[in-house]
Amino acid sequence: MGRVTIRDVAAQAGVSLATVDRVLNGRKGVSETTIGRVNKAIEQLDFRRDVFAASLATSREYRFEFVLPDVAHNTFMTNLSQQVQAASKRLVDQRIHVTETHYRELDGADLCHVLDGIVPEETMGVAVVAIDTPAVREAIDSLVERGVGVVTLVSDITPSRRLDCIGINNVAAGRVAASLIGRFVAGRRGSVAQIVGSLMLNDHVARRLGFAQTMLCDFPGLTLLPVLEGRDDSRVTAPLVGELLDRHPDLVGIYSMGAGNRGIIDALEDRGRQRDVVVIAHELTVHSRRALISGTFDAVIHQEAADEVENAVQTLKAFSDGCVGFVPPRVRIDIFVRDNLP
Amino acid sequence: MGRVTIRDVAAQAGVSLATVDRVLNGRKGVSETTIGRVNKAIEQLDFRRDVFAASLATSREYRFEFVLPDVAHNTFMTNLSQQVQAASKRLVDQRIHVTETHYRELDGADLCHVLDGIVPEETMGVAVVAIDTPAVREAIDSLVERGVGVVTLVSDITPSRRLDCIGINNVAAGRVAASLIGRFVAGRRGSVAQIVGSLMLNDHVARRLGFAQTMLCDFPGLTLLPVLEGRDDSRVTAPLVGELLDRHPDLVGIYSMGAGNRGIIDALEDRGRQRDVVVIAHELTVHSRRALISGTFDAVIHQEAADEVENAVQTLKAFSDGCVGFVPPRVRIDIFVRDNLP
DNA sequence: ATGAAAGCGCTAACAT
DNA sequence: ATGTTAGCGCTTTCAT
Repeated sequence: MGRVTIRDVAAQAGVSLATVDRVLNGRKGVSETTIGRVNKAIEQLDFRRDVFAASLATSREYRFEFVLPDVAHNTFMTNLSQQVQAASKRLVDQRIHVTETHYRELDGADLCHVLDGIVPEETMGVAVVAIDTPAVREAIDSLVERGVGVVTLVSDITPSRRLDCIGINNVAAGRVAASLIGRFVAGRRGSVAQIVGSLMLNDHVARRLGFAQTMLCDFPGLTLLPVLEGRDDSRVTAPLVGELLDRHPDLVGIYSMGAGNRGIIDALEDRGRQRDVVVIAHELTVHSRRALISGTFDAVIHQEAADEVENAVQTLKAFSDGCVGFVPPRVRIDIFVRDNLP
Repeated sequence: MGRVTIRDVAAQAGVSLATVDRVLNGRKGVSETTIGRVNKAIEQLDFRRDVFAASLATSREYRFEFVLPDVAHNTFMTNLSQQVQAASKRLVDQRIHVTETHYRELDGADLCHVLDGIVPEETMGVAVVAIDTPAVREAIDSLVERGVGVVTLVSDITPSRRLDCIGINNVAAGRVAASLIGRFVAGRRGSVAQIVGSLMLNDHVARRLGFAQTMLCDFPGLTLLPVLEGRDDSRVTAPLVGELLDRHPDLVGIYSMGAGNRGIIDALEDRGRQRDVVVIAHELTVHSRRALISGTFDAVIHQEAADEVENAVQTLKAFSDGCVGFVPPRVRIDIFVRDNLP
């Protein structure tokens, strides 16, 4: 008694292998009655197709493209890019070919140009770190129109016809940040700064939303300062935070929703304010890690780039395979304090 | 130009398919010189074996056993058991057969009995939620001696010859708990309670260690109360916490390291103390979730049972396949507050 | 020590 | 609408 194969099913149903295969893969050209008989045999024998044999027989090659911003100075994005390359290596022997293209940071026109250049004959799926402009949405929808599967990565663009967004729940992340800052200030009153990279990035906008909600609702003793845009760049965030500290002696908290952590750390430490300002930032990098250990940062909210790349690939593969009900695992919000650094 | 196969390698090296296979799988009976030639051909052609074809040809079936405590009243363990069953279903068509056996909770002799009853002919690997007694360690080592791969799950037993422990870093978890309680009490002074399930469970002991370290080091204003054993049972924890609250009016924090959360919640709410005591517990369940939302719990430290089952299976599979360098992904410490509940 | 050949279970092109 | 057959790339006897 070995494995139940389509041979057994064919015999039981009194049909040929090809017919079983047709039923199994929902191909047309089989009469209703035979479909019924085959399905009954499958049921009776508890047949389950051998995925290895199926993959071998099909010899299908998958081609996916990751479209990321070209940002050498952004440690998170650099890591994301490295994870794509690592996945690319790892997946070749599963016949999945992953390539990577870059667009100029925060440049919607360039992103559109890249997306428009993707040809369905070569690329079956695209994962894109989206910036939210109407033209980009249009480019994504047109790609979907041409039969390419698209997922947004890290930052979503909605409404659009992408299959899914692979990233954390940024509203929840913002709420957590508010909650932690609110409790960490230990009853002190004062003002709290909010720094995003750009309001064109939906993930930052969502964080800001959750943050403001919880702050206003649960911590009336704290005053929210207007949102600052740091362009995900330390050279911008450093003077921004410097000025912030000078102008607001009552500052008790900073929520940094984008990149440019180095600038924030430098500004705080230059002015010796790292102890009395509670700081929560995003993404664990060498810089934020050091800041956590030194106490300049109080918590870091993190998303694991490797998981996101993996989930994106699986989602695109499921789409290529024609799976309809595929739901990728939720990307988890990691919270790091000094005590649980990996 | 298709895929490079062992055919190509064989041609290039001037040998037969069988010889290439021998070299590829490190089987004996090949002269050094041919091994060299084959490896050179592999190198030159950048050959990589097709995992699907290999799996199909070997038709290998894996048999693993999960050994868990028999605890209907412990929501986390119940969930773990459900995850094992889910994995079992999911993995059959990868030819991985997972079964589950139970031992009487906290009963080392019974666990030994179960472990001793495992036969290497039927079971290639075992994942066990270990309780730390010399006899259990002995039983694990004897299993390893007989060629069965063993991983500990959730709670480790060391030193032992298990391949790995699949679970979170419990010392770090304890440190995080201390850090959060220390900051959440917002400068208040008072005493802090520590409740474990049993000191026979190494995960609880490790949490306690990390907790005490950070507490003593970073929060001298808080006094640690002696460790209480709640036997992972609400019927035990409820009166324990009730008495605790009555005896220590200055109680500002509770760290619950084991199960029995329901008892803790009930005791706190019965006495109306849920607001002024900071409580951190482990494992997100229906009960702890409700307590987070109502504010009775301030944070929950969580380990994802589904991930642990998955990692355990992969580790055992890698062992069965003779992979030496396999390192399972680290199981992450999830931290939940009211704002990031999934 | 090496080679030839028969599968593993499924798919797909080609017949009927 | 259904059947026949030749692979997919690797493993594994059984010869030599």
